[in-house]
Amino acid sequence: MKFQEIFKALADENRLRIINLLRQGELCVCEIESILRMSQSNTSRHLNILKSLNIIDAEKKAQWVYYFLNEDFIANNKKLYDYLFEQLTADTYKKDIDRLTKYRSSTFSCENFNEEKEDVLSFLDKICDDEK
Amino acid sequence: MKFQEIFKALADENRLRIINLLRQGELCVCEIESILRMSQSNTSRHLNILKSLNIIDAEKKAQWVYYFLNEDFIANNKKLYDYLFEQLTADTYKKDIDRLTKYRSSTFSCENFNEEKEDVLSFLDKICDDEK
DNA sequence: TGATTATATTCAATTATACTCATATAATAT
DNA sequence: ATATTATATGAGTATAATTGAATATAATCA
Repeated sequence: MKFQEIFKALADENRLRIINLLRQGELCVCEIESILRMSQSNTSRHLNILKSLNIIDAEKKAQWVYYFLNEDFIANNKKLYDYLFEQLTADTYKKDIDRLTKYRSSTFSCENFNEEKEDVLSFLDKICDDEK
Repeated sequence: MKFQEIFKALADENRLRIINLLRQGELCVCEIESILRMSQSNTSRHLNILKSLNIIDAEKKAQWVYYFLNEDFIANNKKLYDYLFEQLTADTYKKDIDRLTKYRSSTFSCENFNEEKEDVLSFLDKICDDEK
């Protein structure tokens, strides 16, 4: 009853926001956490749920864990995947992508996450306000 | 956030079983109830959830309410619909279709549901045992 | 080694969901 | 009109899902 579990996994906004982000490429936990403004434990939890269903996969590099969409999942669930991204049009998802884009064009990275976290957050928040 | 609600609706086995049945054509509540061996109130509630999302629609004929897949939903969510029916291959769903087929080839109908309910149930149970 | 940091996990509280039993509503039939 | 029947809904309960806070684990760095 695997596909039923997949529907359940996709029936949560936070997980959809994560998937939406990862479509733009891999991200580590602390990046997702900042861009989506979710707590660390909650981010980790949702990533684990998606990973346990093989919707996403992870790779550890030094102390960071990078998550990315699982190509096999996409290939094996093409219709669902296409449908999903047709549907991810709500403001929330667009705004998240804006934050990701700004983050990527900045000089921030996860190298100094602990020290800079507040700076990253206020940077991203400010950017999003500017755009309105 | 409509499609998220749709995923939630599809993340439940009883609702998937209902959708699976309705693919073969309209059915009234008491028929679904017998074929799936679900309680009356539970059946009604799940139908209501699907109907509130326009996944299915209903038409009242005399005292019976007939439910059927909503053609607009199928048209507007073609990829999801195709994906869904590709996935409905588990034993449970096949067995449900068997029960529906046997019911349809019988002389039972919902006309005398109240009197015949036990007969319908044991008829369908027996048939399914025969097939093993 | 010991301190720091990124991520995962446990615990407890809250909220949402599914279910049953009982009752309400709406339609038919006598 | 009254009784009967099909379906819907309300109340209560059990189970599951989501979350934050605190803690554990694993990797790096000094």
